[in-house]
Amino acid sequence: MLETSADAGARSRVQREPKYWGLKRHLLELLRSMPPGSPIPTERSLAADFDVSRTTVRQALAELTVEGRLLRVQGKGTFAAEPKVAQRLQLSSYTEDMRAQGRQPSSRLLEASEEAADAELARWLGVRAGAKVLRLHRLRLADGEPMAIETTHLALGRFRGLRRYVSSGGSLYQVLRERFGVEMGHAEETIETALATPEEAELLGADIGLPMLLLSRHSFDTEGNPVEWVRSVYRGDRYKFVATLNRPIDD
Amino acid sequence: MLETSADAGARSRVQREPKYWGLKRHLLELLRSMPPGSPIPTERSLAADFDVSRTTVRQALAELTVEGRLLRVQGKGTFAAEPKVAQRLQLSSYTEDMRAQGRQPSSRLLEASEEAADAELARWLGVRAGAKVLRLHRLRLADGEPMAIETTHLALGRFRGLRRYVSSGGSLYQVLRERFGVEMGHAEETIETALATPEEAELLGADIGLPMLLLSRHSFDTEGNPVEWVRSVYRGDRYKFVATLNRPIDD
DNA sequence: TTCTCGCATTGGTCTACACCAAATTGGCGA
DNA sequence: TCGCCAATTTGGTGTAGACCAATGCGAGAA
Repeated sequence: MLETSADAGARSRVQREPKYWGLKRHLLELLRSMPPGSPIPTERSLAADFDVSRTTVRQALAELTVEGRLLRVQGKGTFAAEPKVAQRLQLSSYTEDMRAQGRQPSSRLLEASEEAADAELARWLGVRAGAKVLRLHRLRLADGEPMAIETTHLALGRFRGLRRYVSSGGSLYQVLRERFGVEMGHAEETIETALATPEEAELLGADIGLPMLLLSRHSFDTEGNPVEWVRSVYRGDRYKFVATLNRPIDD
Repeated sequence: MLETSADAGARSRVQREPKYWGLKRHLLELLRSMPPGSPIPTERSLAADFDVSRTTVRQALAELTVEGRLLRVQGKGTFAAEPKVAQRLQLSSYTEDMRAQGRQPSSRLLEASEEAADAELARWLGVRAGAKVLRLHRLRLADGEPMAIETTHLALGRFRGLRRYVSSGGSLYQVLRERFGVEMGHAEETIETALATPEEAELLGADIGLPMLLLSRHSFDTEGNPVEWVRSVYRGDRYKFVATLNRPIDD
């Protein structure tokens, strides 16, 4: 299918962005410089300031609310939300889980690129900010069906030539073990909810804004050195995590 | 504050229900009798059939979409969504988790009532359908702040007089241990996303429709007999679950 | 002083309409 | 027959405006 407009010559190639997207970005920027609980401008004043209808403002606010960034109270106003609180738990790996369900797990490498680590990622991986990192973008499948998107980051300084080994196919963990002598010791994982980005939605065959289960993993080798940082996104409307507790609950 | 209208004489005491709620209920009913992938009527025809504006129809459809009940595709239509798929994991208890974070866990008993078990609940608890069960509705707190709503079901036939012991305060698990000699052996838990019901939202100080983390627990005693079935709801915008993996991940 | 009422403010619901964008359909022409 | 394109259908974005519902505050009454 070809474009019906806006494709003549040097015209911008991106589709026209909805107005509420821009408003949403502006509000996210505003929220970054704001302590939790602070009030943001009212719907009506935002509509006036940005010269859009109140309906459009409400669409942006609704999405930010569902993302947990805003708290709305009728008669009072809209406020920056509190940050998340953590709760401990334990879980197992993707491949194990799929096999346990009698499904055939597989992966498709979407992208393998080199990036410079920002401050946060550098801290996760135990390197200096700006250090080269390998970013692996993989689609996780079970019986050929897309189940999750996994983005893995590893420090290239520690694993020279890793990109080449990985690009030729095969398991990342197997490469780390056989080529670099690195065995995974333990990992920290978190599960939370998030909304699908447009890219994630397309890859998983979901809709933008659908709630997702977001699983983050920070893995360490047997000596306790950080090895990888992973972010996985599952369709929240189709998947759930199941656990078995073996110790008594002490309530 | 008193009502400004609709309070004369025998008028209904409930607030006027938004139109899109009724439409939503109707669509949920429709979905129950529909295989996944079936198309539902178009926005415009629903608007005509129910004599509401298309905007109102879209609000109902948007919420059902975010709840994972519908799949919307531009240019094609709106369809009944696929059911969920499970994934194994492991985790620990609420009280442990809060203590590990240096928070003071506590509970507030909201309600303790007797009910007849429906078919599903009877299966969970290993009793016949219609058997008396105790339903405990508790608000979980940490440092006095509401963190979750927990609804526990136990078979009364096995734990006679339990309601009296529980109503007088104290830990449920302690009562089961000391009065009935029941120790928890293992449990199965699931984590998924769900939207807040109005009651849950009010108790947790959240908004209706906000995505929640829904944790279900099915506990067994040391002999393997089912003891309780629990459903806990956490604010998805404020909480996340954290786990520690101790075995290597085999990818 | 204290309570209460009413008003202003703010988010929530709803309408009617217009136009855009993606997917499908079907007919027309090569 | 095949390919293309134009109309149709369906969901997506946006407007302007109306009224409802919860909140908070200030003025006036008790």
